[in-house]
Amino acid sequence: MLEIETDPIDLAELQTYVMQLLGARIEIKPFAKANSLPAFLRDRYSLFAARLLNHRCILLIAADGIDETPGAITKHRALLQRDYPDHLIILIANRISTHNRQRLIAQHVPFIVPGNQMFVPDLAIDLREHFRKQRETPADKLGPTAQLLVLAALQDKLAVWTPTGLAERFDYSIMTMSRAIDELEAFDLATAQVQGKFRHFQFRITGRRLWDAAHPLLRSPVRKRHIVRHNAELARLPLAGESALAHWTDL
DNA sequence: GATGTGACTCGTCATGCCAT
DNA sequence: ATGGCATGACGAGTCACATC
Repeated sequence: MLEIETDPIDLAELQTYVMQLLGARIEIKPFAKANSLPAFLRDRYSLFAARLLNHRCILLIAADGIDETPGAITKHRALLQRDYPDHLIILIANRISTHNRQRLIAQHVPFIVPGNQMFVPDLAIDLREHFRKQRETPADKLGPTAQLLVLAALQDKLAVWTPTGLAERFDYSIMTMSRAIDELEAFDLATAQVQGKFRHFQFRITGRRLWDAAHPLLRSPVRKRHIVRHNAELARLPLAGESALAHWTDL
């Protein structure tokens, strides 16, 4: 299946991308003759008429929730091409995987991924190996760095509240701290305010309420369990879990 | 078992924005 | 104009999982 995001295609972004790449404006308007097309095509795609560098084009945008294989798209495109032989028929998608990109190219299907890729042999080719990441929906758990901030806050060890200060405090990069704050905001645990060039964040809640809210979002630091034989080498490793608790506290 | 693919995590670089 | 901060884009390293 072709991975087409359900996010609507941003036609303005498409226009900007084409302008940057070709130095020419692409004029886009709804495809007036859409009603004369077979129903299964109208159901599957939004169609737009466009004009670019004196070429008449039909832009094919997959409808929400429609996942077609490159082979099916090739057939649909061939149907349109039969009726409109003088038009360039171009698939528009927000994202195309490497594998499907190769299949589309192999089948000579022109496509544009706004801001990222263009394969229209009659006009231009712009293929990059690195693709725009899909806008992440928040994961179901906090990342390690965000988790660190929660635990530090619970222990009153957060003396600074900016990405830069936190990066120095915990020996992470500023970028990593910035992303951790993004995560805490996404989970509604914290708010961040930009004051001048500083971004200050604070937890919405503290203490027990913060722990209760964050607890379901925490992940275990235990990745795997192995059974090992006790030996002298092992005795020099740091204690963990209940052993550490028994050693370092009165519990 | 080897290989390919994708997810995850974090670092680096470039750039835009803001304060001075 | 300059310097510092925040952030987007991209790359590296690692791991898990699927497939052959």
